[in-house]
Amino acid sequence: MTSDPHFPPSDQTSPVGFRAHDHDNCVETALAAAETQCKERGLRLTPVRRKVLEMLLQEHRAMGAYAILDRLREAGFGSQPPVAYRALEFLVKNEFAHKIERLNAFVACSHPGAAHSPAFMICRKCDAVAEAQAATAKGGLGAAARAAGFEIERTVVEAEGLCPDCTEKAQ
Amino acid sequence: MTSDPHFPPSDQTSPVGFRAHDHDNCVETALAAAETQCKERGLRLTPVRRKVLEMLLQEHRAMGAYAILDRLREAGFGSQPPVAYRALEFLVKNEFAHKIERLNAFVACSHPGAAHSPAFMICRKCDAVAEAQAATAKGGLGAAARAAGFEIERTVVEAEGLCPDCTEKAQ
DNA sequence: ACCCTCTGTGTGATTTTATAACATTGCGAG
DNA sequence: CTCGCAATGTTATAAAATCACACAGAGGGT
Repeated sequence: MTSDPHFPPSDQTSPVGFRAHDHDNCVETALAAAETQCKERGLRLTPVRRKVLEMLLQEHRAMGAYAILDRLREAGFGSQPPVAYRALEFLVKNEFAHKIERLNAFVACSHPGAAHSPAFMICRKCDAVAEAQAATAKGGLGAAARAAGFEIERTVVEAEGLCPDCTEKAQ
Repeated sequence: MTSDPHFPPSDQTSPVGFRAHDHDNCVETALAAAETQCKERGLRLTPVRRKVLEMLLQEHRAMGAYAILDRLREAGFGSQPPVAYRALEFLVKNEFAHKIERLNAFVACSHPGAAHSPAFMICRKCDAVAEAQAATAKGGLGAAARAAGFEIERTVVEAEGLCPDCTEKAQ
């Protein structure tokens, strides 16, 4: 599969996130990066884990655990939920992927390796997901937390709305 | 029930959020406010809906739909999931309550009536939840969205960590 | 008063998401 | 080699959410 129907292969250079780009390239690059990272950090990117990451990268949108599981089965891996959930747990824990709480679904990380406190933009129409950096400790939340004496350890920041493509199409 | 074990009845005046406060008073006030609001907006705060809101206010922490359902059953209401989910849907839609995506659970709104784009602080130890205003369109996310041409319609902002009480106890 | 409609409630069944528990495999350290 | 440990496979089950359909009750129009 070279081009994804949802991301017409028009402009190759695009801002991180929405709009088309060279998937094959982006998938390969990211997989290679993940492999390097794992070596460095003493992690094992086993076949199942690698396959799941590849699927998420290929898809470039949020996938549910059971969609992943279906594909794993097709690829000859174990077909019971824990297989998918365990691979996802590994990928999420090590920040090769993220869970989108709002969708109970998962996406590949767009900034592998980079310092992490991700924020997501989720298109409610086409389910595309773009990742940005969350200026987490800034804004009202950080201030409120400090005022209340709350110690933030982790943040979930997800914006739901319309991606550029769907906004255009709606007009 | 006058005081909740998790919120020792120490100081009555406290910043919005964590720490103890007069629950009975806060519940009654909020219920009355909800009733007024509903009248104004032509909404029907039916017995089930009122009961669910009361439970959420009483609890002052995130409750799962099935915990709510159990209590509804005890109170003589219908005992099948849709009963709870429908009441919650009404409360969430009209912003008398919010869903905490991270927990698949619900809390009463702390700022009923106020303009809404809530952010939450969730204690991972005692499950207490405090609500703040999310400066949603500011910070990195708003900027990233504008840059990407993404139209934000709604945001989920949830910080997970330790509340003041649990931080103290941990030391 | 009557009927009509519309919203809300009650119930059973099912789907979707996630985890528990335990057996088995296979790699690496000693 | 073999012990220990991490990863995988599988069965079963739990938890969260929705579908579909029947019924009840409020309120409006006549």
